[in-house]
Amino acid sequence: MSHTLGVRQAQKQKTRQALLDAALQLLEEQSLSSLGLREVTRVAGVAPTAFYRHFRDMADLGVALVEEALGSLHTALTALLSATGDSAGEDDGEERIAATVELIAAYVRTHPAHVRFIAREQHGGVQAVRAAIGGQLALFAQEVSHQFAHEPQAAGWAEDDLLMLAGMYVDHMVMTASALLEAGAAGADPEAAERVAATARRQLRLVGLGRRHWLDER
Amino acid sequence: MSHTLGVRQAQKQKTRQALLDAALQLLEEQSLSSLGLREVTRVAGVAPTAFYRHFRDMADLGVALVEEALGSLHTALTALLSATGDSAGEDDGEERIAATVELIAAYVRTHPAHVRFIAREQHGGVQAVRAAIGGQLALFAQEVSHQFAHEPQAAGWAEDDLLMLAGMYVDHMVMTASALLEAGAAGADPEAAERVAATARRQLRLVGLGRRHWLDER
DNA sequence: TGTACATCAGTGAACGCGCGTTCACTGATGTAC
DNA sequence: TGTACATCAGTGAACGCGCGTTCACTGATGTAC
Repeated sequence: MSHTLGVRQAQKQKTRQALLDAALQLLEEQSLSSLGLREVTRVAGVAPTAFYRHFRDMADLGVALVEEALGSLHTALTALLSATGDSAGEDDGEERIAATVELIAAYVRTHPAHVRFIAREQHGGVQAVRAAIGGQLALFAQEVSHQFAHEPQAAGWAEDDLLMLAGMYVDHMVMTASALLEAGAAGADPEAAERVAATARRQLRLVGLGRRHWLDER
Repeated sequence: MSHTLGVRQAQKQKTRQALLDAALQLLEEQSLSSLGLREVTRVAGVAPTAFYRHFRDMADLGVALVEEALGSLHTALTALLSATGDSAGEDDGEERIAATVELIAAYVRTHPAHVRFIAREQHGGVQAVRAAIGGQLALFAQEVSHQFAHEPQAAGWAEDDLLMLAGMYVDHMVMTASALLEAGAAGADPEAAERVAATARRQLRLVGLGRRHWLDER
C-alpha cells in the first residue's frame, strides 16, 4: 500500500485549507491589510487561537494564498502555451488569439476569487505579498519568453526584447482577467464580458502586428 | 478688491487638506480599507470628531483623494498630449517616445504618493473608489483617442479601434508609473528605474509598430 | 462703527465593541516496547 | 496485540487596547440692524 498522510496531518491540512478558503472568500470585499484574524477563523469554523498553528500572521497567510492562486494560474498558463505552441498554421492568427482570450475567460470563470486576489494584492498594502506576486509573474514572463525563443518568428530577436514581449503578454493577461471579473460582476450588463473579450483580442492583434514588424528597420 | 474666501471657509479648507495629506501619507504603507479614522485625524493634528465635518466615512475621503490624484495626473496628461501632438517630424519616433516616458518618470518623482494610491486602489477593496478611478481613466482614454483622431496616421481607423489604442496607452502609463515607483523604492538598486524606463520605451515602440501596420491587410 | 444674535468648525468625554495575543488546558493521534 | 507515555492541533478564558460614533459644548467668525 502506498504511504498516506497520518490522520493528524490530514486533519491539520484540512483546517489550513479551511483558513485559506475563508480568507479568500472574505477578500472578495476587502483588502488583505484589513482582513482580521478572528474574522477568518470565524468563517473557517475554528477558534481564533487555532490560526497560530498554521500562520505567523495575516501576511504569512497572504503569501500562502499567492502560492495557491498562482499555482492554478501556472497550470492555466502551461495549458495556454502548449495549446498555442503546438497549433499548426500561422502564428498570431485569429484562431490563436481567440483561443488565448477564451482560455483566460475560462480561468476567470473557474477561479474568480483567485483572480481578484492577485489583481488586488499585486499593488496592495502588504509588502511580502506584493513581492511574492511580482516574483511569480516575473517567472511566468520568463517561461513565456523561453517558449517564444523556440518559435521561428523569434529568429533575430534579442533575449531582452523577447522578455519584454513576454512581459507585455503576461501583464495583458492579468489586466484582461481583472477586467473580465469586473464585467462579470453583479451590476454589469450581460454583454460587458464579451466587449472586454473583443477589446482584448484587438489588443493582442495590435501587439502581434508590432511583433511581426519588430525587425523591419534593423 | 476681488472676492476672497471668508476666514472660516479658508480654515475649513485647510483642515480638509490636512486630512487628505495625512491619509495619503499613511496610505504609502497600507490600503484604504484598513485606514483608520483616528489614525488620520491623529496625523492631521485634529480631534477624531473633526473628521465628520468633512467626510461621511473613509470611502468618502477616498473618492476625494481620487479627484485630487487624478486631477494632477490629468494636468500631466494634457501636457503630454500637447507636447507630443505639436511635435514636428515623424510621429511615434524615438524622441516622442523618450519624451513620453520621461514625462511619466517626472510625474512619478513629483507625485509618488498619488501614483501609489491610484495603482493600489484601482483594484482595491473599496468599491466607490474603484469606480471613481475606473471612470476617470476611461475619460482619459477618451481624451487620448480624440487627440489621436486629429492626427494624420489615424485616417481610416474605426472609432472603436482608436479607443482601444488609447486605452492601451493609458493602461501602459499607469503600469509604467507603478513600476517606476517600485524601482525607486528604498531597497532597489540605482539602475532599476532606468531599466524600467528602457523597457517602457521598447513597449511603446512595439505598440507604435502595430499601430503603423494596423490597416495593412484591411 | 458698535451691538446683539446666529452659525458652525473643531473639541473632549464617554460608550460599547471586536481586535490580536497569552496561557494553561484537553484529548485524539502517534510511538516505543 | 496491548499498554504506557509523548506529541501537538485545537480550545476557551482572559487581557489590555484602539476603534468608530454620539453628544453637548465652546468660542471664533459671520450677519443684521
